[in-house]
Amino acid sequence: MDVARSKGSDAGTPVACASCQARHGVVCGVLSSGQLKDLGRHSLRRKVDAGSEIVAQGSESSFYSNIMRGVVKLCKVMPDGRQQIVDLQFAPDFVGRPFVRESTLSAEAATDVEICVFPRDLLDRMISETPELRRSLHDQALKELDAAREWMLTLGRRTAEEKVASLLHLIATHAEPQTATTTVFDLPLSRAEIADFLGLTIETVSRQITRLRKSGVIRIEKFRHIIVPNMDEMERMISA
Amino acid sequence: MDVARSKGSDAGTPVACASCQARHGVVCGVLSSGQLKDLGRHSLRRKVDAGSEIVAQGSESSFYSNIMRGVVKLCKVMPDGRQQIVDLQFAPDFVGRPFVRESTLSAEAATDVEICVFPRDLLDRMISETPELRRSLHDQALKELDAAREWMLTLGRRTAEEKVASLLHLIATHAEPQTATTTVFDLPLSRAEIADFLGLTIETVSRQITRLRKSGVIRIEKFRHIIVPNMDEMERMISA
DNA sequence: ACCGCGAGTTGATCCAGATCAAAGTTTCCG
DNA sequence: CGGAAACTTTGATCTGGATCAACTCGCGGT
Repeated sequence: MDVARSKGSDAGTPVACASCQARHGVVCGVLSSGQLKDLGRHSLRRKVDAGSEIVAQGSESSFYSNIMRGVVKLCKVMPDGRQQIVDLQFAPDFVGRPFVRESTLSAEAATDVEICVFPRDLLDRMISETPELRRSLHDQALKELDAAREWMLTLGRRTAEEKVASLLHLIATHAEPQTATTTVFDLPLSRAEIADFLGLTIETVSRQITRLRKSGVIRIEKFRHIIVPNMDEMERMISA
Repeated sequence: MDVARSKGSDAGTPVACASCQARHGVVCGVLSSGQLKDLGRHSLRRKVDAGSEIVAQGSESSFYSNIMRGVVKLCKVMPDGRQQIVDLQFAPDFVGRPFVRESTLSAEAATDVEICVFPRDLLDRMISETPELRRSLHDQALKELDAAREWMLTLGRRTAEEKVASLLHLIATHAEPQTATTTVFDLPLSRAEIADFLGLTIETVSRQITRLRKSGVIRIEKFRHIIVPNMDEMERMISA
């Protein structure tokens, strides 16, 4: 589905992209004021409901976006339906692959999401002309590469219990940083999505979460709401 | 081990980096002639024996390098010894993470390797000053990101047989491109390394290779030397 | 040529996680 | 408020790949 045509719950008023600059630095923040103005005229603020696609695997999207709020999952699916989530993205990440027409993966809203959308042609041109923008995108690519490789270790060499702990740790880390040792957060993913991120089945994910709860590493209310009393304890489960 | 101190079998004469330019485009090829001259004065051609480290995980390397010949594996190891190969690199790939002091993974020569080595400080400065160089490194990062995510699908969702077929396909693709449907190549990895790349055990890798041989998808002479009579057949094993 | 050792294969058995099956919750919508 | 569908948990059983254990092959060194 093309996001420019997606019907968000509040698709009424486009908001100029200038607001990105105030809140985030990744894309809009690095533009010069003239360029920002150019982009602002062409960009739109969009809401995307949880579960709808922003970019489809194998499709040609004419838009890039910048995540303002919410969580986006990047997915690869095989012809027979097996699928693997390959990354989670949070504000203020950039979604899309500059200069490449066809996406090899899909980007889907895991939670309700707000994005800032802008036309591909325009941004491609701006990237070529703006070293700071290129540097910024290069930085994000390297960050994603590190995350991907860390996750490869998780997928290839960790046990089911360690995998689930790794996921909770990842989410907890990206939820607003907590000051205390206790961390509280909402899971942006269903059990099925967690399974697809960890290379497990739903049932195994559920059982391991139960195990973590019974062993006191986490507390749970309402399936999606998690409390980690002691983050160090969970980190210890992951490394060795 | 610091590569500048590594004792290659032919560590005698440093060779100016200009030769990189003739053969490859990734790093040296994008430099202006003045910059190339600067770099050339500081760079060294090195041979690294199979099995020795180019950059150690957690270490601080003061050098970057450019692969001229051979295969380099990027590894992550856990405190308890479990390990995962997260990428294979071939000529003319760039090895190292610009602007980052400490490496989160190790780079090790899988085969005998020839690299072109240059000081970190100098290259960092050149990247900042040369948009083409930045673009080039950005491109490689994106290429590696795609490869990493494709491999995540392999690690998370493919069976042992599909994993082994994926690996053979990957190697075959990077061996010099063949014109015929028949592909012949040498494995740059031992069974143990293949296992660490695929998240399997040595025994399972061995059994699956035997299975592929018995089913006629591949032929084998001398353990490391593989013949794929029909590449399409192997690609079919991987996708669905 | 022979020896010794690391690399690879093969077989037997085990077990972590998958699969199959059935409740129990939650959410959402009329 | 009720009822259905989607999501989650839990239980029973099965199995792909791990583990344990020989054995064989090929290579380098003397």
